[in-house]
Amino acid sequence: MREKRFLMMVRELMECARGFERYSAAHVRELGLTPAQFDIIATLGNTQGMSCKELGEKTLITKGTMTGVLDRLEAKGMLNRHPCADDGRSWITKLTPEGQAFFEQIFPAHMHSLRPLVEHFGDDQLDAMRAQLQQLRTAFETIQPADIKIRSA
Amino acid sequence: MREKRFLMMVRELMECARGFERYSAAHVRELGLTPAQFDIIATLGNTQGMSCKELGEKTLITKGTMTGVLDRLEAKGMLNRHPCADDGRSWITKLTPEGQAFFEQIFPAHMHSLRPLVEHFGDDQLDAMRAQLQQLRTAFETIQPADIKIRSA
DNA sequence: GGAATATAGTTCTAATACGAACTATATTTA
DNA sequence: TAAATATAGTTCGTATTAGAACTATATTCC
Repeated sequence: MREKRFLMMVRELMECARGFERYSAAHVRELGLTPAQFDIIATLGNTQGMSCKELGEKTLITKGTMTGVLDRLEAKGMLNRHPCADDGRSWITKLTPEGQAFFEQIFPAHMHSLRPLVEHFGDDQLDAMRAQLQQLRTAFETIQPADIKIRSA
Repeated sequence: MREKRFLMMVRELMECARGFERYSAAHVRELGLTPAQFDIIATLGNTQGMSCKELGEKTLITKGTMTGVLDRLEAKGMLNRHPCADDGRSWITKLTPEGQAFFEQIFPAHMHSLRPLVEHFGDDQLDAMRAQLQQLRTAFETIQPADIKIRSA
């Protein structure tokens, strides 16, 4: 019964995602950040800044949530927002010097905390996993649910 | 550089989890449920009920969240809670007849909405994916972060 | 049996998560 | 160019998320 196989696989997938989140968040919390905040700082580190849209594409944070996460990081003095010269609707978010310094301090520390996990897997294994996950993601993003209601054009 | 490989794999993992969530939630929302509520109803369906603890183990919902999710489902008349005879601390949560009827109606519909996805993969592929994810999960749950502070025993 | 400890569930707080509605600016089209 | 449409970001409402503190009951250990 393929349905059951599928559900078992998805269950593992979701447990894995939760498992990594937990593993990673334990260290992130010690840094005084939430996972979302860490994600933003890690994405903006060593860059010249980017728009909300680009941040949303590079992280897993949706735009409705983005505003609040950026607000709180701005309040902490980690980043600031300037209007975008090319597009009046857009803002460029960029780490402040303090934010960049913080990034330089915590990012290696975070990688260090992940080290036991990283070293547990071989290069080939990591690539194989990624390839399978990529297939899966493509399916999730491409295939339409069976009962989607298509409005008449 | 294995670190980068690892991060790329993790990134796919998180995107996958989000992707499935989105795929599945679209249908669940049409049913008037949140994903967490659906998860609970699907878990309780065709059972004699179970404790919060067991529900937490069978779903991805942590106990602090569980109370609120169950409260809202109880308010909808989907389930109720009776004290557990064996353990005075515990409560057995069980679908009401209406809740069970609802389950019987929506669960097949949800499976139907997943069908295009299920059929996209072969049995072997699903098993292979699950095996890899299982390895990954075990690593996440077993391996300790590098900088965990062990209190002296 | 009584103290120490563990466990089940609830409550609390801060921060997401998500879709939808909304404002302002760009882009496309006729 | 004016109208129609699309996009960037914010705001809003409801629900979830995690951890931690808390209450009540079980279990363990002496």
